[in-house]
Amino acid sequence: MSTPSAQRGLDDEAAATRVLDAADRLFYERGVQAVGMDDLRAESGVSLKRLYRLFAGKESIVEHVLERRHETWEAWIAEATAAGSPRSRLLAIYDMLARWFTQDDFRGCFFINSFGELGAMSPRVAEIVRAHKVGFQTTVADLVTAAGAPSSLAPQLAILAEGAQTTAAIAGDPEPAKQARAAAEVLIDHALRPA
Amino acid sequence: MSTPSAQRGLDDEAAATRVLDAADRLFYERGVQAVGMDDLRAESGVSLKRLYRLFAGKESIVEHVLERRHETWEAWIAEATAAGSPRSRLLAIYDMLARWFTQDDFRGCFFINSFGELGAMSPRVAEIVRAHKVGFQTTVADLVTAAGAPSSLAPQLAILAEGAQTTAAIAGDPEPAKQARAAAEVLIDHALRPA
DNA sequence: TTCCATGGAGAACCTTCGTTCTCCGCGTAT
DNA sequence: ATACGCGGAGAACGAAGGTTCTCCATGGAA
Repeated sequence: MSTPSAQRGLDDEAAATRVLDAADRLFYERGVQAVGMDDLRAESGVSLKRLYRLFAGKESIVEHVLERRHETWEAWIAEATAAGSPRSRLLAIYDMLARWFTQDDFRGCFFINSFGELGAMSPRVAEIVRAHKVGFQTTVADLVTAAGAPSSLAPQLAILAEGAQTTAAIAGDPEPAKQARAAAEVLIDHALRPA
Repeated sequence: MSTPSAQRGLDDEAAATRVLDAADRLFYERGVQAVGMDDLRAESGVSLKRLYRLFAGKESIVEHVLERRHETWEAWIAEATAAGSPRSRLLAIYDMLARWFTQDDFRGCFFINSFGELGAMSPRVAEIVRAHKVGFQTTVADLVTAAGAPSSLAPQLAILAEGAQTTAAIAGDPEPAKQARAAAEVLIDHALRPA
């Protein structure tokens, strides 16, 4: 009925990966709307025809890129918070941010950028971004609970992380990661101080 | 030589204001690229011809809107921090944010949104946004100095304000203003504690 | 070798958008 | 009243972009 699809399927998967790699890079670097489908074709080496066979359209590519970034982010968080006391695992989040901010292609949080650019017109994008941020807040809340601190600490630490990302992106300076970490230390220690 | 320009000039100024009011509303609500010049014409009631006599082009309108927003923001800050002790004037910033976040048209910080959407492709926009944020950080730094706290406190408080804005925008929830305020209180009091 | 299906290159299509131009009505000065 | 010129409505224009289509080369099967 259909093509053997063993080799075909593998090729398609590899092509889709190349498209998403290219889209991730270009969308993050220039903004989504500044990147055309032809830019994606040129950067990925995947023909337009195949591109449209693999994805329903540009919007679908945007959603896939966001979902992939979400998984990458979760892996970063998991790796950063893998070991140590709850307190040090919370602080490790800011160390992870510090490393990220010094990458020369750092342009802020892709989710925040996409939300600003597309969130108002694309409910789907807004929803993915929202879910991503909820996930992060949940992770932080779990660590805060593990540390034995009151749950009101969690949103404060999350706000510090968000603020560090936008501040570092706009200023083009990685310092906010360290400043946020220092603030987080004070907040955590204050929260752990016996009432 | 030229037209009397008394009545003419006034009309142009009023028309320009109406254009910028409309642009501010629509750009903030939908994002800059989602708004066409014809939308601006329809919303402002100013004809395309006049619009292009008043402004060099869309990019110029974007820049004017950003500059106007910057002035509005500075006025908000000045009003919020007009009276009280340095400590309470710092905290008043988060109270101002709390009021802003509850407005039903709240969609986050226009500067952060614009930076994410256009910053990569428009150096002019990036520069205006950067200058705006530098201005805010300077204001906070002055208040921190007046409070007698170490200058390292200032970026921490600014990061909390930035994070509250993006978190509130994405979650669609005004709570982050209060959470940031609570965190700011802890940080300020910690910084003022005698070494 | 010959036929056919597959997929790539890139032209074509259609819409949108920024910008400019044309045409017309109206108010004014003489 | 009439000629003039400003300004508005909206058509026109050119570029860009998302999507689809045409044509051709290639490679495997009979």
